Amino acid sequence: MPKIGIEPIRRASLIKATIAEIGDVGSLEVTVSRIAKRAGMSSALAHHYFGSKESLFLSAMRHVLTVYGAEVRGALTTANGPEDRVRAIIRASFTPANFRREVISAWLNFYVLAQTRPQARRLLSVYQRRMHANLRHALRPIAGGRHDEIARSIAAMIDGAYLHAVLGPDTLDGPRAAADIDTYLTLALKDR
Amino acid sequence: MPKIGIEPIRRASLIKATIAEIGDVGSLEVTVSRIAKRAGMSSALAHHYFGSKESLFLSAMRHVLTVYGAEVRGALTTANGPEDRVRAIIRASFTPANFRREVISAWLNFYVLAQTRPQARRLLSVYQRRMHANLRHALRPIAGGRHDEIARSIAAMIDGAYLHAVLGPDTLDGPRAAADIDTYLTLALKDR
DNA sequence: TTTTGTTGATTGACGAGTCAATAAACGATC
DNA sequence: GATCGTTTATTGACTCGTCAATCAACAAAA
Repeated sequence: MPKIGIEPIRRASLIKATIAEIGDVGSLEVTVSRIAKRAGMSSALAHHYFGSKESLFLSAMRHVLTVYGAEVRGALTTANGPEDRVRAIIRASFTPANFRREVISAWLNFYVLAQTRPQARRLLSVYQRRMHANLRHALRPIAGGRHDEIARSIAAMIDGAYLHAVLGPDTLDGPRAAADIDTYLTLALKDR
Repeated sequence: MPKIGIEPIRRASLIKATIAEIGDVGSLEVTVSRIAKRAGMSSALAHHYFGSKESLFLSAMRHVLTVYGAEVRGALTTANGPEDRVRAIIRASFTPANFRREVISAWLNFYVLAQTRPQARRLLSVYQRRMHANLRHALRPIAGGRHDEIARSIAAMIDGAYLHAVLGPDTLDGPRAAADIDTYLTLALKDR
């Protein structure tokens, strides 16, 4: 039965199943068994590849972060000028690949974990720093000294929009959230 | 040992201990035993008063919400005019009583729970609706038709600021977060 | 003696992680 | 091109710990 060179495929299935399962259950109280079953294998195999539940989840988040990072980089390369760069970052945050219920649910649980687990916290810090650096860098030439405050505000609005997306009454509305943030940016830049 | 009329005191201690314990552990993986020990009693007594762990946590969140609601109402009564009412709501969100690590941690976990537990979701909806109604009502006379968008943006910024507070690199800075949101409001109203 | 408060001990369930065993492919050697 | 040891893949069964919830029993008020 064993097929060789299957490791990367297994890992990918497990990561995908982890996100999906967290989306269903809504918390980290998912069992390794269920994740493994969903990915079509035994829980022992999941442990074989990832060592522990936490490490599996961290790998899943690393994957989410990678996808997100790629999306941001992609959007940045096609942007003209600083302002457009900021809008590109905003846009990338609401792309269908990132702005999905299961993924947002994973984010939420990642935040919870980051409160106490150093590994999760480190990973989150890397992401936060990169996001902040991107925003600041794009804003510096156009924000007249207020780049820091504006970067903070945009970051807060993005995170807030994510929260409202999973928990708000209405169905997820990425475009509208992005539009609200765009409007804020226009306002912030107009005010000189 | 039993003292009569002690029920409300026990309940209050348990609620307080629940928040504190969640602040320490960072997640809902707190045990009833630890909460009870912290409150100076056996876990059986905690079950006696609250029935279940989930119900204990929901009561704790109801308490947090009550305190917050009172703070908002208090701030609103001393406000002059619509714009000041909006600022009062913002201010109330960053009051020392609400903007504390343990309380924010409880909020975060409450969000997680609200994804799947109807009771938690209902409770959250009540809070969200009230917040939105307050903001809209204060904004309508001054926002020139953009009250809905501005209310959404402020709500998102508040939630985002909460997230960053527990997880950001710097220590909690309520006043600065409030100031950023205030600045946004000024901008949004100036642009008419 | 009924109500209220209180606990230690117990139950019952569940789940992470380990392990021994099995099997297929690989590759080296004759 | 058969033989054999090595690596990789795979699982069922098991261990071990944890914890929510229950219960029987006890203590003090009223």
